[in-house]
Amino acid sequence: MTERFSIGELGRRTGCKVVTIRYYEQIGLLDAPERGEGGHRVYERAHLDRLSFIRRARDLGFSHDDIRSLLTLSTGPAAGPCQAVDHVAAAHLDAVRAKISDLRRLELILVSVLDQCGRTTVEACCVLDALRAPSAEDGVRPAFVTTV
Amino acid sequence: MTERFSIGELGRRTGCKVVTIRYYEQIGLLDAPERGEGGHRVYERAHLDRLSFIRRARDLGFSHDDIRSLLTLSTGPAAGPCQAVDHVAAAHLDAVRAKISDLRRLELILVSVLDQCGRTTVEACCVLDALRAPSAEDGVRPAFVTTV
DNA sequence: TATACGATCTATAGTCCCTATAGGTTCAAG
DNA sequence: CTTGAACCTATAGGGACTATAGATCGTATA
Repeated sequence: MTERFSIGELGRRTGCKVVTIRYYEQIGLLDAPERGEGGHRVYERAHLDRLSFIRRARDLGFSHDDIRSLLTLSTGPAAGPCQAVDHVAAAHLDAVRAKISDLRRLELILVSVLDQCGRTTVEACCVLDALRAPSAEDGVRPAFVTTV
Repeated sequence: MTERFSIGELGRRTGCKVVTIRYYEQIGLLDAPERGEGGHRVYERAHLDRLSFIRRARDLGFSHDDIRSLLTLSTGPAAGPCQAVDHVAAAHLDAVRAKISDLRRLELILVSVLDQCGRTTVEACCVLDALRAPSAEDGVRPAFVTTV
């Protein structure tokens, strides 16, 4: 009695959008399943497990490349060492921490700028001042933040 | 004696890559400059100021849309109120703070997972465990982090 | 003056991780 | 049998760039 689900059901069980599942298949993160008579995808337990893994890893911010490594490692020799896994996770943790400290610096600057600026004019606006000339906190040149 | 610079010089003075300057022109963030005889871009003081503004705003994590607003506001009536500017900055600060708290949650989870996992096997790896089944911190389903 | 080399030009595609749209087909309930 | 939800493919978009290719320009040196 093998369980078999449609793409919609798989999506519901993993909290993953249908389009995203198809996208994961397209980029080779999730195996292409068999097709039913009408051409609809028919998934099995293994797909559910793998997609759950992928989703949890994404929730933790791992990139697709990281996830590929983790999946390969997780299906490798069960008795083998897990150093490589730890390494991926540790590198990710470093990246998370770096991002946090970047954002904290940003937060401080924004707070200090906003604090000074109480309903003044455009001419005297502290926020705009901070952008018009090198900021008070000199040497602020992060060059890292792409999206917030 | 109007100052005039090449794109390379402008890049050097603003810490902005040449390709990025051309890109900003393409998306209408920076005005297209005049061209010299050979077709090379010739920039003036106003471009330098505007690009500096843009770069500082990017360093602070403002989006292109935010920057467009800020630029419009900064060139508006000098005696007008700067509430709108403050509003953009305050909204951005909120976004930065939200991102920080997201990342901190991630950090905690990664730390706790990595702490438990001392050179074990793939089979017993805590990191992989956290991905294979719902994590110890139950209800972890951020659905927010895209890039770190 | 010839030449070499760096700086510039345009146009296009790729990155990351999806999301959205259009237009068609299949499935399941009533 | 009909309706409507779910499914299918293919393609384009988004944000903020980055990379590549192939051509032209400008300038310093021999």
